[in-house]
Order: sequence, then structure tokens, then C-alpha cells
Amino acid sequence: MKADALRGHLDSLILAVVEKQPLHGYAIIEALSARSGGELDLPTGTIYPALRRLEKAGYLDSSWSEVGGRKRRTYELSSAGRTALATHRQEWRTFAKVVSGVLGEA
Amino acid sequence: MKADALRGHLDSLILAVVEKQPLHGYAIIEALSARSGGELDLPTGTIYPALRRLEKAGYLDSSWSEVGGRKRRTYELSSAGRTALATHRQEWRTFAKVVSGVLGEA
DNA sequence: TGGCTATAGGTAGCCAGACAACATGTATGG
DNA sequence: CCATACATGTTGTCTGGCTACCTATAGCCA
Repeated sequence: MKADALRGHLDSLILAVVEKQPLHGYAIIEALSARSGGELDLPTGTIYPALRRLEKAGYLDSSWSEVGGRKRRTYELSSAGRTALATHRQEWRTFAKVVSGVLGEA
Repeated sequence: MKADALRGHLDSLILAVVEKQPLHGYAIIEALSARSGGELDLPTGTIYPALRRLEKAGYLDSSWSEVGGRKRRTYELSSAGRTALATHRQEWRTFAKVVSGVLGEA
């Protein structure tokens, strides 16, 4: 799958993946891969800037910890992020309906 | 709907809309609006460059005509475009499945 | 007559965002 | 001792949709 097609939808996916439990960047990449059945294999150059963007936007909160000698920055969904996720889900439903509708006989 | 979410999917929509009958740019904009229930209202600055891109890529062929004193450039799906459309439909199905799957409980 | 709207085509330049490539460092297993 | 997995980041590039702008005709209404 051309991961570039994600443009504009990546934020939603990240928010969704940290919805139930906080995760650090590396774990988010793995979670996205797992949840997509291996279709998504996002490079760090995509995910880390996205996480910073989402934190800056107030949708994620981060905190540092150390596990097994390695530093981790764990991201957690804020309440604003929870609201944003709900909105994004709604927008996705509309978008998917529109595209499927126009493509027709898919 | 944030029309910017279209990134990477617009080409498919255009190809789909000229699949059954050739259309000119202006008519394509209207067809997309109609087929999407008014959700899509694409500016000419989006559609015309896209049409040129698709023609350059060999997916569309164009021809000029004059109707009611107005010049029209009509675009028609080429055989390569037909193949591309089929591929895009398949990719869309995968993409939609992946995003819906990751978003979960939508 | 003048002006507005719909029809029809187009370009130039901006900007967000996903990516490739690179840089850094630790832990573990062979 | 070296490769691989784990873990975080930055820089610079490029695609592509958008805004804003420009040109031109036909038809309608005042």
C-alpha cells in the first residue's frame, strides 16, 4: 500500500492507537503495523514529527521514562485529543462514503 | 468535508467520472459535486492541473470542441487510464479497510 | 447600455505533510 | 566484536491541492 495515501489521515490513526493505552513512538509504529495487518510500515521520519505536531496541537501529552536502560517518550491522549478523535472518525466516515460513492462499482 | 483529505485520491475520482462518457473540465467539477451529494466542490485550480497531469501520464486523452460559442476541452479515458482506474479502485478498497480497521469502533 | 451570472479555460505561488536519508545511542545474542 | 532490535530524533525534498488571479463568451435583467 502506498503509505503516501495517508496524507491527512495519519493523525486520526495515531490518536486511535493511543486511545486505550499510552504508547511510545516506536510502539506506535508497531501497533499501526499490527492493527493494519502489516499494511502500514511507517518510517520514523513520518511518525516522530507527527507526534510532536499532535502534542503541539494539544491532542497528546508526553512524558519521559526509562525502561531497560532505554529512554522512552510516552504519548497519551488528552481530552482535547479524545474530542478530536471523535470528530476525525466522523469525518472519515463521510470521506469514505464520498469516495466509494464516486468510484462506484468498486 | 476537508477537501484536502483528497490528497492522493483525486486522480481516481476524476478517472471514475469520465469512465462512462467523456467530459470537459467544468462538467467534471459538476459531476463530482453531483455524485458526492454536494460534498465535493473542487476549485478550478485543483481540477485543471489534475487533468493536465493525468493526460501527461497517459490516462486521459483530450480534444477541443466548440459548443454555443464556448471552447471546450473534452477528456476521455484511455486504455491505460482504464487499467489505472481498476488498480486505484483496488488500492482504495485496501486503504479504506486499513484505515477503518485502525480507527476501530467507528 | 451596462452589469451580473453562469459557463469555460487557465496560471503562479504558497504551504502542509509524508518521505528518504542521516545521526545518535543502548541492549542483546551469536 | 559485530549485527540486529530497540528507541528518538532532524534536515531537506517533493507532491499536490489550494488561494488568488486572469481571460473570454452567452444570456438575462434593469
